[in-house]
Amino acid sequence: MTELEKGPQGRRRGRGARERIISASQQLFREQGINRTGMDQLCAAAQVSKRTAYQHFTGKDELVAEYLRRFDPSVLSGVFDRTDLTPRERLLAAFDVPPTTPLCPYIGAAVELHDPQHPASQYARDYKEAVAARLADTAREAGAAEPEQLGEQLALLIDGAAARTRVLNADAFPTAAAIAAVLIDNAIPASSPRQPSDDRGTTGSAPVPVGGQ
Amino acid sequence: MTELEKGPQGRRRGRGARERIISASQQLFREQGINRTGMDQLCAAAQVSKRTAYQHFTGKDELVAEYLRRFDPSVLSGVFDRTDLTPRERLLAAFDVPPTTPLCPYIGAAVELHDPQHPASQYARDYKEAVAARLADTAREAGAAEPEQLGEQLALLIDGAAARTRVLNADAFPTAAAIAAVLIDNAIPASSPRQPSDDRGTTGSAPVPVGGQ
DNA sequence: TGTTATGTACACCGCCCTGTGTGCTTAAGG
DNA sequence: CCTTAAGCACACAGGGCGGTGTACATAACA
Repeated sequence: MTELEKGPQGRRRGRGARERIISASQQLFREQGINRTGMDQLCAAAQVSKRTAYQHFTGKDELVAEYLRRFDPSVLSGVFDRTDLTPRERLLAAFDVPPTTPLCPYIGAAVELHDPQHPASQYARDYKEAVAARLADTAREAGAAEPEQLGEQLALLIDGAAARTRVLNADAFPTAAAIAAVLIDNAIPASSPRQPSDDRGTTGSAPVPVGGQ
Repeated sequence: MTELEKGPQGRRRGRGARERIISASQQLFREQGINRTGMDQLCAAAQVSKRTAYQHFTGKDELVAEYLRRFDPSVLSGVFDRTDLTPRERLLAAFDVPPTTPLCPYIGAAVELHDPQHPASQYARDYKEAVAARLADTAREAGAAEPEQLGEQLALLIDGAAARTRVLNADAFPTAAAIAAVLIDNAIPASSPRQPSDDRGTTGSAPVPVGGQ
Protein backbone atom coordinates (compact mmCIF):
# COMPACT_ATOMS: atom_id res chain seq x y z
CA MET A 1 0.00 0.00 0.00
CA THR A 2 3.02 2.20 0.07
CA GLU A 3 3.80 2.15 -3.61
CA LEU A 4 1.29 3.42 -6.06
CA GLU A 5 1.28 5.54 -9.18
CA LYS A 6 1.45 2.16 -10.81
CA GLY A 7 -0.61 -0.31 -8.91
CA PRO A 8 -0.13 -4.04 -8.91
CA GLN A 9 -1.87 -4.18 -12.26
CA GLY A 10 -0.71 -0.86 -13.60
CA ARG A 11 -3.79 1.21 -12.80
CA ARG A 12 -3.83 4.86 -12.03
CA ARG A 13 -6.70 7.28 -11.93
CA GLY A 14 -6.39 10.48 -10.01
CA ARG A 15 -2.83 10.84 -11.12
CA GLY A 16 -1.15 10.84 -7.74
CA ALA A 17 -3.52 11.74 -4.96
CA ARG A 18 -0.73 10.95 -2.55
CA GLU A 19 1.53 13.47 -4.23
CA ARG A 20 -1.13 16.15 -4.00
CA ILE A 21 -1.59 15.45 -0.31
CA ILE A 22 2.11 15.73 0.37
CA SER A 23 2.37 18.81 -1.79
CA ALA A 24 -0.46 20.48 0.09
CA SER A 25 1.11 19.54 3.41
CA GLN A 26 4.37 21.11 2.31
CA GLN A 27 2.60 24.36 1.73
CA LEU A 28 0.12 24.44 4.59
CA PHE A 29 2.31 23.03 7.34
CA ARG A 30 4.95 25.58 6.53
CA GLU A 31 2.58 28.50 6.13
CA GLN A 32 0.32 27.83 9.08
CA GLY A 33 2.15 25.33 11.19
CA ILE A 34 1.26 21.73 11.83
CA ASN A 35 -1.15 22.05 14.70
CA ARG A 36 -3.07 24.89 13.11
CA THR A 37 -3.67 22.95 9.91
CA GLY A 38 -6.59 20.58 10.04
CA MET A 39 -7.03 17.56 7.87
CA ASP A 40 -10.21 19.01 6.42
CA GLN A 41 -8.41 22.07 5.16
CA LEU A 42 -5.48 20.03 3.94
CA CYS A 43 -7.66 17.62 1.98
CA ALA A 44 -9.57 20.49 0.46
CA ALA A 45 -6.34 22.13 -0.66
CA ALA A 46 -5.12 18.85 -2.10
CA GLN A 47 -8.46 18.31 -3.85
CA VAL A 48 -8.60 14.93 -2.24
CA SER A 49 -11.38 13.46 -0.20
CA LYS A 50 -10.60 12.88 3.43
CA ARG A 51 -11.44 9.26 2.93
CA THR A 52 -8.70 8.90 0.36
CA ALA A 53 -6.17 10.70 2.53
CA TYR A 54 -6.73 8.23 5.33
CA GLN A 55 -6.25 5.37 2.93
CA HIS A 56 -2.80 6.65 2.07
CA PHE A 57 -1.75 7.63 5.57
CA THR A 58 -2.81 5.89 8.71
CA GLY A 59 -3.09 9.20 10.48
CA LYS A 60 -1.93 12.76 10.63
CA ASP A 61 1.21 11.74 12.47
CA GLU A 62 2.34 9.59 9.59
CA LEU A 63 1.61 12.40 7.18
CA VAL A 64 3.66 14.82 9.26
CA ALA A 65 6.59 12.44 9.29
CA GLU A 66 6.34 11.99 5.54
CA TYR A 67 6.08 15.74 5.11
CA LEU A 68 9.46 16.16 6.78
CA ARG A 69 10.96 13.22 4.94
CA ARG A 70 9.86 14.56 1.58
CA PHE A 71 10.65 18.15 2.35
CA ASP A 72 12.13 19.65 -0.74
CA PRO A 73 15.78 20.19 0.13
CA SER A 74 16.05 23.23 -2.07
CA VAL A 75 17.91 25.53 0.23
CA LEU A 76 21.07 23.65 1.05
CA SER A 77 20.63 21.15 -1.70
CA GLY A 78 23.71 20.64 -3.75
CA VAL A 79 25.84 22.88 -1.59
CA PHE A 80 27.93 19.96 -0.46
CA ASP A 81 28.24 18.60 -3.98
CA ARG A 82 29.40 21.76 -5.68
CA THR A 83 32.82 20.82 -6.94
CA ASP A 84 33.36 24.30 -8.32
CA LEU A 85 33.80 25.56 -4.79
CA THR A 86 36.60 24.88 -2.39
CA PRO A 87 35.59 23.07 0.79
CA ARG A 88 35.93 26.31 2.67
CA GLU A 89 33.65 28.09 0.23
CA ARG A 90 31.18 25.26 0.51
CA LEU A 91 31.02 25.67 4.26
CA LEU A 92 30.28 29.35 3.88
CA ALA A 93 27.78 28.76 1.10
CA ALA A 94 25.58 26.95 3.60
CA PHE A 95 24.69 30.35 5.03
CA ASP A 96 23.79 31.93 1.70
CA VAL A 97 20.13 31.12 1.92
CA PRO A 98 17.53 33.32 0.32
CA PRO A 99 15.32 34.91 2.96
CA THR A 100 12.38 32.86 1.82
CA THR A 101 11.71 30.18 4.36
CA PRO A 102 9.95 31.32 7.51
CA LEU A 103 11.48 28.64 9.70
CA CYS A 104 13.39 25.46 9.36
CA PRO A 105 10.55 22.93 9.29
CA TYR A 106 12.50 20.48 11.39
CA ILE A 107 12.77 22.89 14.28
CA GLY A 108 9.16 23.85 13.83
CA ALA A 109 8.01 20.26 13.92
CA ALA A 110 10.07 19.45 16.98
CA VAL A 111 8.61 22.41 18.83
CA GLU A 112 5.05 21.95 17.69
CA LEU A 113 4.82 18.22 18.17
CA HIS A 114 6.44 18.52 21.57
CA ASP A 115 7.11 14.81 21.73
CA PRO A 116 10.66 13.51 21.18
CA GLN A 117 9.23 10.08 20.43
CA HIS A 118 7.13 11.26 17.54
CA PRO A 119 8.41 9.85 14.25
CA ALA A 120 8.74 13.33 12.84
CA SER A 121 10.75 14.45 15.85
CA GLN A 122 13.05 11.49 15.45
CA TYR A 123 13.52 12.25 11.80
CA ALA A 124 14.24 15.89 12.58
CA ARG A 125 16.93 14.73 14.97
CA ASP A 126 18.42 12.40 12.36
CA TYR A 127 18.37 15.15 9.80
CA LYS A 128 20.09 17.69 12.01
CA GLU A 129 22.76 15.19 12.92
CA ALA A 130 23.24 14.35 9.27
CA VAL A 131 23.73 18.00 8.42
CA ALA A 132 26.31 18.34 11.16
CA ALA A 133 28.08 15.23 9.87
CA ARG A 134 28.11 16.61 6.35
CA LEU A 135 29.52 19.87 7.59
CA ALA A 136 32.13 17.95 9.54
CA ASP A 137 33.09 15.98 6.44
CA THR A 138 33.52 19.18 4.48
CA ALA A 139 35.45 20.73 7.34
CA ARG A 140 37.77 17.74 7.32
CA GLU A 141 38.18 18.09 3.60
CA ALA A 142 39.02 21.75 4.13
CA GLY A 143 41.74 20.74 6.52
CA ALA A 144 40.17 21.90 9.75
CA ALA A 145 41.96 20.98 12.92
CA GLU A 146 38.90 19.51 14.63
CA PRO A 147 36.35 18.93 11.90
CA GLU A 148 33.74 17.29 14.13
CA GLN A 149 33.74 20.26 16.42
CA LEU A 150 33.60 22.74 13.58
CA GLY A 151 30.73 20.88 11.97
CA GLU A 152 28.73 20.93 15.15
CA GLN A 153 29.48 24.61 15.61
CA LEU A 154 28.38 25.52 12.12
CA ALA A 155 25.22 23.48 12.52
CA LEU A 156 24.44 25.39 15.68
CA LEU A 157 24.90 28.63 13.80
CA ILE A 158 22.44 27.54 11.14
CA ASP A 159 19.85 26.60 13.72
CA GLY A 160 20.44 29.79 15.63
CA ALA A 161 19.95 31.85 12.50
CA ALA A 162 16.76 29.97 11.71
CA ALA A 163 15.30 30.36 15.18
CA ARG A 164 16.29 33.98 15.47
CA THR A 165 14.95 34.78 12.05
CA ARG A 166 11.63 33.41 13.17
CA VAL A 167 11.43 35.21 16.47
CA LEU A 168 12.73 38.57 15.28
CA ASN A 169 11.10 38.47 11.86
CA ALA A 170 14.41 39.54 10.41
CA ASP A 171 17.06 37.67 8.49
CA ALA A 172 19.74 36.49 10.91
CA PHE A 173 21.78 34.44 8.45
CA PRO A 174 24.27 37.22 7.64
CA THR A 175 25.20 37.37 11.31
CA ALA A 176 25.60 33.62 11.38
CA ALA A 177 27.74 33.74 8.25
CA ALA A 178 30.02 36.28 9.86
CA ILE A 179 30.50 34.01 12.85
CA ALA A 180 31.09 31.06 10.56
CA ALA A 181 33.84 32.91 8.75
CA VAL A 182 35.61 33.57 12.03
CA LEU A 183 35.28 29.98 13.16
CA ILE A 184 36.49 28.59 9.86
CA ASP A 185 39.47 30.90 9.78
CA ASN A 186 40.34 29.92 13.31
CA ALA A 187 39.97 26.20 12.68
CA ILE A 188 41.88 25.90 9.43
CA PRO A 189 45.61 26.18 10.06
CA ALA A 190 46.20 28.74 7.33
CA SER A 191 46.39 27.69 3.69
CA SER A 192 45.53 24.05 3.64
CA PRO A 193 43.14 24.31 0.71
CA ARG A 194 42.74 20.70 -0.19
CA GLN A 195 44.28 17.82 1.63
CA PRO A 196 43.93 14.34 0.14
CA SER A 197 43.33 12.82 3.55
CA ASP A 198 42.25 9.33 2.59
CA ASP A 199 40.92 8.73 6.10
CA ARG A 200 37.59 10.27 5.18
CA GLY A 201 34.42 8.47 5.94
CA THR A 202 35.03 7.89 9.61
CA THR A 203 31.71 9.52 10.36
CA GLY A 204 30.06 8.00 7.38
CA SER A 205 27.92 9.79 4.88
CA ALA A 206 24.57 11.24 5.71
CA PRO A 207 21.85 8.57 5.77
CA VAL A 208 19.23 11.13 4.77
CA PRO A 209 19.15 13.68 1.98
CA VAL A 210 20.64 16.93 3.17
CA GLY A 211 18.77 20.11 2.52
CA GLY A 212 16.80 22.84 4.14
CA GLN A 213 18.10 25.76 6.03
CA MET B 1 -10.56 45.02 36.82
CA THR B 2 -6.85 44.56 36.54
CA GLU B 3 -5.94 45.27 40.12
CA LEU B 4 -7.32 43.10 42.82
CA GLU B 5 -6.06 41.47 45.98
CA LYS B 6 -7.60 44.53 47.57
CA GLY B 7 -10.85 45.37 45.90
CA PRO B 8 -12.53 48.78 45.88
CA GLN B 9 -13.71 48.18 49.40
CA GLY B 10 -10.76 46.17 50.59
CA ARG B 11 -12.18 42.71 50.10
CA ARG B 12 -10.21 39.63 49.28
CA ARG B 13 -11.18 36.04 49.43
CA GLY B 14 -9.23 33.48 47.45
CA ARG B 15 -5.97 35.24 48.10
CA GLY B 16 -4.79 35.88 44.57
CA ALA B 17 -6.52 33.69 42.08
CA ARG B 18 -4.76 35.62 39.35
CA GLU B 19 -1.37 34.70 40.74
CA ARG B 20 -2.29 31.05 40.88
CA ILE B 21 -3.41 31.15 37.26
CA ILE B 22 -0.16 32.72 36.12
CA SER B 23 1.85 30.35 38.25
CA ALA B 24 0.09 27.36 36.74
CA SER B 25 0.62 28.72 33.24
CA GLN B 26 4.32 29.06 33.92
CA GLN B 27 4.50 25.39 34.72
CA LEU B 28 2.10 23.92 32.19
CA PHE B 29 2.96 26.05 29.19
CA ARG B 30 6.61 25.19 29.63
CA GLU B 31 6.09 21.52 30.32
CA GLN B 32 3.49 20.80 27.68
CA GLY B 33 3.57 23.73 25.35
CA ILE B 34 0.93 26.37 24.84
CA ASN B 35 -1.33 24.71 22.31
CA ARG B 36 -1.36 21.42 24.13
CA THR B 37 -2.48 22.97 27.39
CA GLY B 38 -6.20 23.54 27.67
CA MET B 39 -7.84 26.06 29.89
CA ASP B 40 -9.66 23.31 31.73
CA GLN B 41 -6.43 21.67 32.75
CA LEU B 42 -4.83 24.98 33.58
CA CYS B 43 -7.72 26.08 35.77
CA ALA B 44 -7.73 22.76 37.54
CA ALA B 45 -4.01 23.05 38.25
CA ALA B 46 -4.48 26.59 39.51
CA GLN B 47 -7.44 25.50 41.65
CA VAL B 48 -9.46 28.21 40.04
CA SER B 49 -12.80 27.92 38.35
CA LYS B 50 -12.84 28.56 34.65
CA ARG B 51 -15.36 31.28 35.22
CA THR B 52 -12.93 33.13 37.43
CA ALA B 53 -10.07 32.72 35.01
CA TYR B 54 -12.04 34.37 32.23
CA GLN B 55 -12.87 37.24 34.55
CA HIS B 56 -9.18 37.94 35.01
CA PHE B 57 -8.11 37.37 31.41
CA THR B 58 -10.22 38.14 28.40
CA GLY B 59 -8.94 34.99 26.70
CA LYS B 60 -6.15 32.53 26.42
CA ASP B 61 -4.17 34.88 24.22
CA GLU B 62 -4.01 37.49 26.93
CA LEU B 63 -2.94 34.86 29.42
CA VAL B 64 -0.19 33.67 27.11
CA ALA B 65 1.12 37.20 26.72
CA GLU B 66 1.09 37.69 30.48
CA TYR B 67 2.81 34.33 30.91
CA LEU B 68 5.74 35.53 28.85
CA ARG B 69 5.75 38.94 30.48
CA ARG B 70 5.85 37.43 33.94
CA PHE B 71 8.22 34.65 33.05
CA ASP B 72 10.58 34.14 35.92
CA PRO B 73 13.93 35.19 34.54
CA SER B 74 15.80 32.67 36.61
CA VAL B 75 18.30 31.40 34.07
CA LEU B 76 20.14 34.50 32.97
CA SER B 77 18.83 36.59 35.81
CA GLY B 78 21.49 38.56 37.54
CA VAL B 79 24.19 37.59 35.09
CA PHE B 80 24.44 41.12 33.82
CA ASP B 81 24.45 42.55 37.30
CA ARG B 82 27.18 40.40 38.78
CA THR B 83 29.82 42.92 39.71
CA ASP B 84 32.12 40.18 40.93
CA LEU B 85 32.75 39.18 37.33
CA THR B 86 34.59 41.07 34.66
CA PRO B 87 32.51 42.07 31.66
CA ARG B 88 34.17 39.34 29.67
CA GLU B 89 33.28 36.75 32.29
CA ARG B 90 29.74 38.04 32.36
CA LEU B 91 29.41 37.48 28.64
CA LEU B 92 30.58 33.91 29.01
CA ALA B 93 28.43 33.31 32.06
CA ALA B 94 25.38 33.76 29.86
CA PHE B 95 26.08 30.31 28.46
CA ASP B 96 26.44 28.61 31.81
CA VAL B 97 22.86 27.53 32.02
CA PRO B 98 21.88 24.37 33.84
CA PRO B 99 20.40 21.85 31.42
CA THR B 100 17.01 22.26 33.01
CA THR B 101 14.84 24.27 30.70
CA PRO B 102 13.45 22.37 27.75
CA LEU B 103 13.27 25.37 25.45
CA CYS B 104 13.44 29.11 25.63
CA PRO B 105 9.77 29.97 26.12
CA TYR B 106 10.01 32.95 23.83
CA ILE B 107 11.09 30.84 20.90
CA GLY B 108 8.48 28.27 21.79
CA ALA B 109 5.73 30.85 21.90
CA ALA B 110 6.77 32.40 18.61
CA VAL B 111 6.74 29.01 16.93
CA GLU B 112 3.56 27.71 18.51
CA LEU B 113 1.49 30.84 18.09
CA HIS B 114 2.70 31.22 14.53
CA ASP B 115 1.44 34.76 14.35
CA PRO B 116 3.92 37.64 14.47
CA GLN B 117 1.08 39.98 15.39
CA HIS B 118 0.19 38.07 18.51
CA PRO B 119 0.97 40.10 21.63
CA ALA B 120 3.11 37.29 22.96
CA SER B 121 5.08 37.14 19.72
CA GLN B 122 5.67 40.85 19.84
CA TYR B 123 6.83 40.62 23.40
CA ALA B 124 9.15 37.75 22.52
CA ARG B 125 10.67 39.94 19.85
CA ASP B 126 11.14 42.80 22.29
CA TYR B 127 12.69 40.48 24.79
CA LYS B 128 15.18 39.00 22.35
CA GLU B 129 16.20 42.45 21.18
CA ALA B 130 16.62 43.53 24.78
CA VAL B 131 18.90 40.60 25.50
CA ALA B 132 21.01 41.44 22.47
CA ALA B 133 21.20 45.06 23.63
CA ARG B 134 22.27 43.99 27.11
CA LEU B 135 24.94 41.75 25.64
CA ALA B 136 26.08 44.62 23.45
CA ASP B 137 26.30 46.90 26.47
CA THR B 138 28.41 44.37 28.30
CA ALA B 139 30.53 43.84 25.22
CA ARG B 140 31.12 47.58 25.03
CA GLU B 141 32.05 47.56 28.68
CA ALA B 142 34.48 44.77 27.98
CA GLY B 143 36.11 46.90 25.32
CA ALA B 144 34.93 45.01 22.27
CA ALA B 145 35.71 46.59 18.94
CA GLU B 146 32.14 46.34 17.61
CA PRO B 147 29.94 45.71 20.61
CA GLU B 148 26.65 45.83 18.73
CA GLN B 149 27.82 43.14 16.38
CA LEU B 150 29.21 41.00 19.17
CA GLY B 151 26.00 41.32 21.14
CA GLU B 152 23.93 40.19 18.18
CA GLN B 153 26.31 37.31 17.56
CA LEU B 154 26.18 36.11 21.15
CA ALA B 155 22.40 36.37 21.15
CA LEU B 156 22.30 34.21 18.04
CA LEU B 157 24.48 31.65 19.78
CA ILE B 158 22.11 31.52 22.73
CA ASP B 159 19.11 31.00 20.49
CA GLY B 160 20.94 28.43 18.43
CA ALA B 161 21.86 26.48 21.52
CA ALA B 162 18.28 26.62 22.75
CA ALA B 163 16.80 25.46 19.47
CA ARG B 164 19.40 22.77 18.92
CA THR B 165 19.02 21.50 22.45
CA ARG B 166 15.35 21.06 21.77
CA VAL B 167 15.68 19.31 18.44
CA LEU B 168 18.56 17.03 19.34
CA ASN B 169 17.50 16.39 22.93
CA ALA B 170 21.05 17.11 23.98
CA ASP B 171 22.63 20.09 25.65
CA ALA B 172 24.11 22.36 23.00
CA PHE B 173 25.16 25.20 25.28
CA PRO B 174 28.75 23.99 25.71
CA THR B 175 29.22 24.21 21.97
CA ALA B 176 27.75 27.70 21.97
CA ALA B 177 30.01 28.69 24.84
CA ALA B 178 33.05 27.52 22.91
CA ILE B 179 32.05 29.66 19.95
CA ALA B 180 31.37 32.59 22.24
CA ALA B 181 34.86 32.34 23.69
CA VAL B 182 36.35 32.51 20.21
CA LEU B 183 34.21 35.48 19.23
CA ILE B 184 34.97 37.37 22.40
CA ASP B 185 38.68 36.78 22.09
CA ASN B 186 38.59 37.97 18.51
CA ALA B 187 36.55 41.05 19.28
CA ILE B 188 38.39 42.33 22.31
CA PRO B 189 41.72 43.86 21.28
CA ALA B 190 43.71 42.00 23.91
CA SER B 191 43.80 43.17 27.50
CA SER B 192 41.28 45.95 27.70
CA PRO B 193 39.64 44.68 30.86
CA ARG B 194 37.62 47.72 31.86
CA GLN B 195 37.37 50.87 29.90
CA PRO B 196 35.52 53.80 31.50
CA SER B 197 33.85 54.69 28.21
CA ASP B 198 31.28 57.24 29.32
CA ASP B 199 29.53 56.96 25.98
CA ARG B 200 27.49 54.06 27.23
CA GLY B 201 23.76 54.07 26.87
CA THR B 202 23.63 54.76 23.18
CA THR B 203 21.51 51.68 22.77
CA GLY B 204 19.64 52.35 25.96
CA SER B 205 18.97 49.89 28.67
CA ALA B 206 16.67 46.98 28.23
CA PRO B 207 13.01 48.03 28.51
CA VAL B 208 12.07 44.62 29.75
CA PRO B 209 13.51 42.41 32.45
CA VAL B 210 16.26 40.29 31.05
CA GLY B 211 16.32 36.61 31.80
CA GLY B 212 15.76 33.21 30.37
CA GLN B 213 18.02 31.31 28.11
C1' DT C 1 -20.06 -9.32 -18.33
C1' DG C 2 -17.97 -9.19 -13.73
C1' DT C 3 -14.21 -8.35 -10.51
C1' DT C 4 -11.02 -5.64 -8.33
C1' DA C 5 -8.57 -1.59 -7.24
C1' DT C 6 -8.88 3.10 -6.73
C1' DG C 7 -10.99 7.40 -5.63
C1' DT C 8 -15.07 10.36 -4.53
C1' DA C 9 -19.00 12.60 -1.96
C1' DC C 10 -21.27 13.18 2.23
C1' DA C 11 -22.65 12.44 6.51
C1' DC C 12 -21.36 11.18 10.90
C1' DC C 13 -18.99 9.98 15.52
C1' DG C 14 -16.64 11.14 19.73
C1' DC C 15 -13.44 14.10 21.71
C1' DC C 16 -11.52 18.25 23.29
C1' DC C 17 -11.17 23.09 22.81
C1' DT C 18 -12.36 28.09 24.03
C1' DG C 19 -15.75 30.57 26.02
C1' DT C 20 -20.57 31.63 28.74
C1' DG C 21 -24.86 31.61 31.29
C1' DT C 22 -26.99 30.50 35.56
C1' DG C 23 -27.30 30.09 40.13
C1' DC C 24 -25.11 29.45 44.63
C1' DT C 25 -21.71 30.46 48.47
C1' DT C 26 -18.72 33.20 51.10
C1' DA C 27 -17.05 37.22 53.05
C1' DA C 28 -16.70 42.32 54.06
C1' DG C 29 -18.99 46.79 54.89
C1' DG C 30 -22.92 49.43 56.21
C1' DC D 1 -30.40 42.79 58.74
C1' DC D 2 -29.07 43.93 53.60
C1' DT D 3 -25.95 45.00 49.85
C1' DT D 4 -22.05 44.16 47.14
C1' DA D 5 -18.58 41.69 45.19
C1' DA D 6 -15.36 37.85 44.54
C1' DG D 7 -15.43 33.24 43.63
C1' DC D 8 -17.27 28.54 42.74
C1' DA D 9 -19.91 24.44 40.58
C1' DC D 10 -22.16 22.98 36.77
C1' DA D 11 -23.71 22.67 32.51
C1' DC D 12 -23.64 23.77 27.90
C1' DA D 13 -22.96 26.02 23.46
C1' DG D 14 -20.32 26.19 19.16
C1' DG D 15 -16.66 24.68 16.62
C1' DG D 16 -12.63 22.23 15.08
C1' DC D 17 -10.30 18.18 15.44
C1' DG D 18 -8.90 13.25 13.92
C1' DG D 19 -11.07 9.52 12.00
C1' DT D 20 -14.81 6.38 9.84
C1' DG D 21 -19.02 4.22 7.48
C1' DT D 22 -21.71 3.99 3.49
C1' DA D 23 -22.72 4.21 -1.07
C1' DC D 24 -21.27 5.45 -5.57
C1' DA D 25 -18.08 6.19 -9.81
C1' DT D 26 -14.40 5.05 -12.72
C1' DA D 27 -11.09 2.33 -15.01
C1' DA D 28 -8.25 -1.74 -16.15
C1' DC D 29 -8.14 -6.21 -16.49
C1' DA D 30 -10.33 -11.17 -17.21
